[in-house]
Amino acid sequence: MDITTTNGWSIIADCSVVYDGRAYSILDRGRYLIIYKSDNSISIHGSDFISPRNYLSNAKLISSSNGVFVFVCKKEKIIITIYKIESIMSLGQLSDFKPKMQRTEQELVDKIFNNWNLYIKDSKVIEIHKEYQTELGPIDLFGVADKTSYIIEVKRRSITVNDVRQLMKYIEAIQNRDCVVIGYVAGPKISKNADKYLKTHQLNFIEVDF
Amino acid sequence: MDITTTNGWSIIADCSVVYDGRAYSILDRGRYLIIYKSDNSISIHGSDFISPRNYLSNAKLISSSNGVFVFVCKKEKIIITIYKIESIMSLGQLSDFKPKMQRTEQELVDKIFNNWNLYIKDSKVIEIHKEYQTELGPIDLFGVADKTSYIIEVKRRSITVNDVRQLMKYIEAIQNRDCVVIGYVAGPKISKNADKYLKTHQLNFIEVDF
DNA sequence: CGGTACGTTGTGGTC
DNA sequence: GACCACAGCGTACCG
Repeated sequence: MDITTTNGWSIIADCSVVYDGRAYSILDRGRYLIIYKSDNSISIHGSDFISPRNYLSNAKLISSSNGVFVFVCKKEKIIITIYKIESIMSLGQLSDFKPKMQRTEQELVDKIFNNWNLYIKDSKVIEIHKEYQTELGPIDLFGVADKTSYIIEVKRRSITVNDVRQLMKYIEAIQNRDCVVIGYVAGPKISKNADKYLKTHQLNFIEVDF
Repeated sequence: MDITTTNGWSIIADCSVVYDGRAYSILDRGRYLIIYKSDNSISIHGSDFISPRNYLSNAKLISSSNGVFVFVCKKEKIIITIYKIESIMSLGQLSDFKPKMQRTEQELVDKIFNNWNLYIKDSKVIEIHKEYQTELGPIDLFGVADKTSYIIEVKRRSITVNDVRQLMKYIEAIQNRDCVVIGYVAGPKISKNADKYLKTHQLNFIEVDF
């Protein structure tokens, strides 16, 4: 099998890697698992971690001589110097199915959307928007009542201080309108620091879970 | 070779995957590349992408019967139903070297630290701190002068609106002190929106590159 | 194409 | 273990 022509492969090789692009890195010579998929993504794996040591999407092999393989994508480059290929496996055609996810942020958004009065008491909203566009980005849930607006930032995981700041950004984006703005972060739980930060800014937490 | 006992392996298999943990997902039956490293991390790869379809760190194989393999880590679980193993490869001992990175945020921080007066004119700082701790998190660079403080948030990539917000958070954290606070984001460039947002909040951009 | 936000973010560091 | 922030974040989506 020739890795310069085969459509998708995986090898174990004694090699070293240089990456040059958004950053620059050198991976010392060693024994790595290299995967080159049929979408031209390449990744170099070491003994541990889910994440590869080095990687490149849309990586076109532009040269290979004396064991030096050069892959490029736009302004990025990976140079693999292969001293020895120990084993080799053709990948053939792998499936392109993607996992069907549940417990996403979208589910929590829908849950609040469909049960608004359960989460926001006495709000008398006229309309509720999902992904309401502002100059500073989209608001997950935006409820409009007479002279009052409700902004909800939803997270599928525990709320952090940064999430509260994301909420504050959206509040800022619609603050110049002639209405009272009430801000909420919603999620399964909230970190201690975020909760403290929330309270100092008179914002609110909605507990919502799957 | 027996994948229930071997220390690290990679297979191509006709299989389906269920993940249950922080979220829940189903990956339809198909042909996938599965990697089980010697650190017990497992990842299931499809035809494309750097990122795996499913994955789990510290995944202990707790049962395998009738082709159903169950891996668990704390409250997370991956169940792989294998209908057929098409090829199999022992990984042996891969290297644990990590890429030595250059062009990191740290480099830019040091560059400003060592050439402070080049980037902040007429500041007359008495002391400069790196990773200065506040209640709301660590400030990349914190310069102290008489009655004036300088806060710099550094990024290795283009500055975004979020980065500006991160800066604002730190300003808030030290705002109650008896001094003027001047805020900066520093990076190779800044997005249009971030620049606009910066200006409306009277903050500043420092161009710093590798 | 840039800009923004989600993600089972992963991973490292600090408290 | 909780929490925080970086990362070549990757990836999707919307302008």
